[in-house]
Amino acid sequence: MKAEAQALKGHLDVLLLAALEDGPRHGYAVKEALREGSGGRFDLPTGTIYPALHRLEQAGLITGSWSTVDGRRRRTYRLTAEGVRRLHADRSNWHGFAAAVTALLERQPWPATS
Amino acid sequence: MKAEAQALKGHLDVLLLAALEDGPRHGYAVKEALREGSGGRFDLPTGTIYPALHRLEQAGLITGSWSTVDGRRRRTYRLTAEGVRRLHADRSNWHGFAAAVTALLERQPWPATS
DNA sequence: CGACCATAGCTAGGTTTGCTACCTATCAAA
DNA sequence: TTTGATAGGTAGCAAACCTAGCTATGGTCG
Repeated sequence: MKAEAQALKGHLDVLLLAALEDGPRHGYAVKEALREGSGGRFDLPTGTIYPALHRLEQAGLITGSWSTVDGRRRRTYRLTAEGVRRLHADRSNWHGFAAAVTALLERQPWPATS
Repeated sequence: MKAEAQALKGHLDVLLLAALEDGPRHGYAVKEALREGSGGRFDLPTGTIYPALHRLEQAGLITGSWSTVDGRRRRTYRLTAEGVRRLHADRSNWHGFAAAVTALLERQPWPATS
C-alpha cells in the first residue's frame, strides 16, 4: 500500500482518466490497474484514489453508477465526452511537459549566467 | 510572467538544482535560465522561485551568499555536496517516473478489469 | 523631467492535492 | 474464528505553487 512517496503531484488525474479510457471500471479496479500497469510504482492508497475520483466526477469528466456484485456495492465510472477531451489534451500536454523537463535535466550547458 | 498554469507540481526542486549544476547563479538568473532553457514553457513567477530557493537552502541542498553588483543586491546560490547527491538521485528518479507515466498513458490495453 | 520597464529581492495568504489514519462491510481462506 | 482481500468512504494535515502585493536600483524613451 505504500506509494512512491507522493511524486505524482499534478499528474494523477490524467492517469485516472487513462485507466478508464478503454472501458468503465470501479474505483478499486482503477487502483489495481494503476498498480499493475506501473509495475508497482504507483501503488496508491485508497485515500488518494477515491477523493480523486470524486473530484473528477464533480468536474464532469467521469460519471459513476452504483451496482452490487456478490453483496459488495461498487461504483463504476466511465469517461464523459468532456473527460475524453480532457484526457487527450492532458496526454498531449504531458508529452510536452516531460520533454521540457528531460531537456532541462540533460542540458549542458545552461543558458549563460548574466 | 504567466507560467504554464502550474504544471510543474512536484518537479520544481530538481529543475532548480539542475540550473545550479554547472556553476552558481543568483535567484533571478535561475528564473531566467529556466525560462530560456525551456523555450518559455517554465516562465515562473518570482513568488514561486524565491520561496523554493529558500526551501532548498533550508534543506541544506544549496547555500546562498549576498553580494552587490551595480548597486543591486544579489543572493548567489551554489549546490552543496548534499545538493549534488540529491540532484543525481532526483534526476534518475525523474526518468523512472516519466517512463512509468508515459507507459501508462500509451498503454493499450490496461490490465484486465476484474 | 517623468514615466516606465527590466532587474533583483521579498512575503502573506489562498487553493489544491495527495497522504495518513481512520471507519464500515462482505466474502474467502486459514 | 480470525485474518486478508475486496470495496467503499471521510477528516484533517502538510507541502507546494500561485496570486498579489511590496521595496529598490538603473536605464531608456518621450
